[in-house]
Parts: sequence; structure tokens; C-alpha cells
Amino acid sequence: MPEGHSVHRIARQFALHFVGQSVTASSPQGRFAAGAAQISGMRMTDARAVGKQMFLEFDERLWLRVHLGMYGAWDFAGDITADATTASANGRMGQTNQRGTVVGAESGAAPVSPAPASAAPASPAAGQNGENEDSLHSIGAPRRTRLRMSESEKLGMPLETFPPEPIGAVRVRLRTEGAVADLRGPTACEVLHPEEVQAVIAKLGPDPLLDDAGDGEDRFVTAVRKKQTPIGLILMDQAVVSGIGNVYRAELLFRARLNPHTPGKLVTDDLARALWKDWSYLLELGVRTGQMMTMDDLDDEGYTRALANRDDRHWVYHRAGKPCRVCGTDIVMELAAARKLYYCPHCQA
DNA sequence: CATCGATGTTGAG
DNA sequence: TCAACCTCGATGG
Repeated sequence: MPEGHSVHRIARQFALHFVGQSVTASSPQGRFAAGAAQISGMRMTDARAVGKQMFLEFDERLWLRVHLGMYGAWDFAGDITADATTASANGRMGQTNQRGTVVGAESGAAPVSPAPASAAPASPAAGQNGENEDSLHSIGAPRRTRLRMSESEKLGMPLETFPPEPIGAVRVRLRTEGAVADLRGPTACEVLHPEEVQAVIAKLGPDPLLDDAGDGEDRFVTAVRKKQTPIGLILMDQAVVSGIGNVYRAELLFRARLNPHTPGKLVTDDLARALWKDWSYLLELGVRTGQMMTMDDLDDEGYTRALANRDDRHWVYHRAGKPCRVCGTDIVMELAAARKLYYCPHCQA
């Protein structure tokens, strides 16, 4: 379920609270007993996200690969910094509003001109290292609490006892002295050796958070413009670009005013580059705020509404039959590769 | 309380 | 192309 931004946030939780610690691994559900035994007692040495996949490294170069798939989720509990502040003003970035195209402008063919990720001003007390983790720390000292991380994040009840009883079918429990992470419902969960991790990553397209400084954009543009496949399908292809899911797919296409059926070959170089830059922007925004906010440039009222209502966060996703926010035309939904694809037939003609 | 649908991927046919 | 995987929030009665 989670698209790329959530996985990066989960990896960040592990980096913050587990890396460097000795970890006890178990499989309360039983299905991962053997794998858990392989890594239990080792120190976690790294936590990384690549697109929708997460890799946790342990001593002896053993890696745990996790893909949450449709329903997967991690529940954290214990002395963790629950990042609940993201939905507040903290998540509100400077709205570099040089995108007349998106707000209410009906300027048809104007390509996306998203603010580069780096241009979004960090909030006042931004950390050094280029990391913007103020939202993680702003809540103060770690609290003994629960935090569910799937497609959305929910703060649970404060903890009475530690560790808490596993709830439901927990495939893996990772535990340090002060914190617990429970994994349920993943599509993939396996222990790998470094070469196997490399093989998985090699098959993945670029992730803007990892490849932005390198050749990520060029790899993306080249791959897109080589294909006859409709761009609406290409954006979902994890071999072309990592981390985009059904929501970001629809929203990126709308923001670019690009028809989903356009063959990759016919997407101009400029437009392909704009798509990559917009994905970089939205991903960074999603990681920073914990929200899939694909309509930026909202006024305070709109922002409040968007936070309250999931349905007010997007241009076209999940809005079939509703009027386009820009031109009023009914948003269309059609199935593409068994996934629901939403777009505005007028703006994205 | 039962049913539906979902922000994903794989593998069988 | 489609079922299976597997969980839970939203929806409706």
C-alpha cells in the first residue's frame, strides 16, 4: 500500500532507533521463524529504502529485505519519537508558488515546473547534514508509545508495559532494549546476502532520493522515451522508476497535464524531465510531511481541509465522476493493468 | 456485523 | 489476464 515516501520514513525510524543496537528477532506468527533465527542477536548496521523496498543490514552482512505490498505495515512501540507533528504547520513547506500551471490556472499545455526539492525551505530549526529531521525531533524526548506506519501513520495509546503483546499475525518482531518493531502482512520478507540485495536493487529504476545527484534523471528519461507503452503504465513500472504507486501516478500525470495513454516514445524530453523533477519534489515532500500531498499551493483553508479529508488531497485520484478542480469536467476512471487510473479528459487531453 | 476495496507484486495459465 | 497473497479501514444494513 505505501508508496515510496512511507518506506523511506520507515527506514528512517529504523535508522533512528535500531541501527547500532543489538536486535532480538522473532516470528510470533511462526512463518518467519527460520529467518528470524538467522539474524537474532545481531547488531543492526544499516537501514535503507529503495523505492518501495526496505533493506535492513545486520552483522555479518546479512540483510533483511521487506516489501509491504498491499497491506503490509510496521508497528513501532517503545521509546520512539512518534512523528505525529507532521500533520501540523510543521509539514507546511514554503509554497514556492512559481507554478501558475497547477493552482487554478487553466493554461493548458504548460509543463510542470515544480519547485526542486532543495528549493523548499526547511522550517526554522532545520538540522544540518541536509537532513530535515526537525519533525522527528520536535516532539521532544522519546516517549514510550505506539506508532503504526503503513500508508498512513497513526499514533496509538501510550504503552503500559514493555514489550507489548504482539497483536495479530506478526511475521517478524525486531526488538532492542527500548523499542519494538512488528511487521505484519508483507508481500516479501527474507534474509539475503549482499549479492542478492545487489541483484534486487539492480532491477529497480532510479529513486530520486538516492539517485537525484547522479544519473537518475537520465536513466528515467531514456527508459521512458524508448517505450511504446503508455506513460500511465510506465510510471508504475518499478524497473523504470522506483516508488511511484497508483496515487502518485495519477497525480503526476495530472500535474503534467499529460494524457495517460501517451506512448513513452511520444513524451518529449522536456516533459519526461519535468516528470522526474516533479516526482523528486513530491517524494521529498511526502517523506518530510508524512502525507501524500499532491496539491500544493493550497491556501490555509484548503490545507486544513486536505488534512481532514483524504479526498481533498488530490487533483484526480479517487475522484471519478467529480468535477475537475481546474476545469470542471468530470474526472474519468478506467482500468489499466487491473489498477484504477484517474484523469481529467479535458486538462489531460 | 458483514462486506468491500486498497496506495502492490508475483506467478500460473 | 487473473488469482493469490493478507490485513484493515470504510461502508452499509
